[in-house]
Amino acid sequence: MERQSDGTCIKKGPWTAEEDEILMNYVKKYGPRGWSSIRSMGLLPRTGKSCRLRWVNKLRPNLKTGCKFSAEEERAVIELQAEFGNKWAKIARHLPGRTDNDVKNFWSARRKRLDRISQTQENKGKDPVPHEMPMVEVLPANFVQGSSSHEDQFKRSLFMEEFQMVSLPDLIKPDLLNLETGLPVLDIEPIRMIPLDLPILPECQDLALESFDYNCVGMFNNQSESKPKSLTKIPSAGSHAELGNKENDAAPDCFFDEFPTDMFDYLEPLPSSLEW
DNA sequence: AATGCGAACAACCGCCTGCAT
DNA sequence: GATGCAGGCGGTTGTTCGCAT
Repeated sequence: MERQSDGTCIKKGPWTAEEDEILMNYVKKYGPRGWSSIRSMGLLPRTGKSCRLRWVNKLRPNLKTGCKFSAEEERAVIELQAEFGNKWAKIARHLPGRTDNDVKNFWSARRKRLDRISQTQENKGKDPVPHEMPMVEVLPANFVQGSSSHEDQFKRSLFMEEFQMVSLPDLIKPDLLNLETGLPVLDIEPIRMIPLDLPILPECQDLALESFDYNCVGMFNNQSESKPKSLTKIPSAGSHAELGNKENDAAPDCFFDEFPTDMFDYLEPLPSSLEW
């Protein structure tokens, strides 16, 4: 408890279940506003700011608490950060169930990771770019998935033609690791990565490539068997507003765990599809 | 089992903005 | 227009947890 000049006390630190309940009841009754009156009414010895923050970050309905960022959410954050900068609240508005605090924490964790990688590489006096990065396939942004209309099939066939194999080191610019200026700025045309040799998702069966050039993937993870067993696909990031609204996200958390954790960190902005 | 370390999360602080007076 | 206040936001710090050694 911290005593104020007016004699009242302000409580700081972790919230208790009882406090949460009181706050929830207040919001139910009065709505998420007038935070300062919570204290003036004697309901809680917390500042209005603290109450608001607790509501926004923990008590608000439909929050994805305790749930790691999906691959799609990670991508969206990276794209939106490139577009808006550190406007976490703005970015969070595109990610249903995520708060600005979530996004901020995610980003700073990512940044620390990058810092450490950079530091490690500098200490080793090596090229900061890892040489054994897996090859990924970069798909055009206008790819339409999950529909079987003639138009969509046509678009899909176009997409297959545009489909490119790109090795990650080819996408890397040395200055992307310049941590002085922050993180790599991804000029994001939404892109999709298809890691090879991962379990294929049922909804993606029809995306398997019949004419796939398996010779292209021999270097992938130095695996002896270069032919991919399957293809896995991350759903389109085209509409960020839809993120997280799907019941079964096609990119479960465990899926992303299969990736090198810093995979996105090494991506260079792609030329627009017009230049392909 | 103890310890160290990194990641994730929770909460606070200070600044800024918008609005009412 | 000046002032005060509430709320919003970004940065930062503290705490907890899980994992490796």
